Amino acid sequence: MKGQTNLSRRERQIMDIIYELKQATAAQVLERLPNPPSYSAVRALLKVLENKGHLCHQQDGPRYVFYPTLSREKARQTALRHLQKTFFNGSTEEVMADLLDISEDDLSEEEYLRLRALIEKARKEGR
Amino acid sequence: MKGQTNLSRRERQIMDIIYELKQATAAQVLERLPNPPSYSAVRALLKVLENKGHLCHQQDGPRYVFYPTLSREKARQTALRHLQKTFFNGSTEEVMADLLDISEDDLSEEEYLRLRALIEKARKEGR
DNA sequence: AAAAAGGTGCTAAAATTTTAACATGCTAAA
DNA sequence: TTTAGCATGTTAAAATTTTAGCACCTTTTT
Repeated sequence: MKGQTNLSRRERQIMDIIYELKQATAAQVLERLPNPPSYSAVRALLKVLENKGHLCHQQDGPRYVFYPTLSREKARQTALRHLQKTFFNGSTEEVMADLLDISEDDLSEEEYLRLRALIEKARKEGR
Repeated sequence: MKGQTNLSRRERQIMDIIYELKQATAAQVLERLPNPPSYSAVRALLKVLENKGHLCHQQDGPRYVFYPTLSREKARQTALRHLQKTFFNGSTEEVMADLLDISEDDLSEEEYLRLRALIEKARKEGR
């Protein structure tokens, strides 16, 4: 029911990790947590997040594998919108300029082609 | 010294508000805070953020105007990188696809032109 | 079969975060 | 000038967050 702005610091860190990995066990989360607390603490947090409805788990042999309740697609749209609003005056162009800026060195000629294609596709669909 | 992942819930909410507004008074922050606490509480938080080095203030007549220590440009690059890593497998294309998706309805023909131009510009500079 | 390894659940203490209350100073209006 | 309004600083209580410890269960190894 509540958005990601209502997550505590640790809760947010954990959700980020799980979204990045798509799914994770307590041990995997612990590995990536900055200033990692005890294993036990991580499990407690995971349970809290599950109770709040942000995570669910499936049993995989002896251990639990946690994954987000809200689909990655929904979550990332929301996150991107929030970023756009917070840091980019809601502007699509400004986001794209920065995106290209931070990606520049990694992009091949083919990738530029694909990026252009994405714009064309959106342009057609947008009409 | 520490990144935004170390901010508490309220601290993060406040930083977001101030980044969006570019600068803000305690009253402005209070107005936009979800489940707003007392005015006094907001001021205490602002002082904490200032002590931690995330904000500074200038006096504007009787009141303080707070603004971020880290430039908006740096902050937003960091935030965008983090988003890309967390939700988009680090992929530029995936971010762009979603960005176009959430913007689609608002984009005019001219804006598509400018978006294409941004790509060309990056392509040239990237070589 | 017993022991070790590695998992979970629960609980309560510790630490941090969040909050309101109160004291103080400055400015503007009565 | 005196009062009301609005700002800040400081402090300590309240609430939440974060943590570790212990008990227990299951699997694997010896």
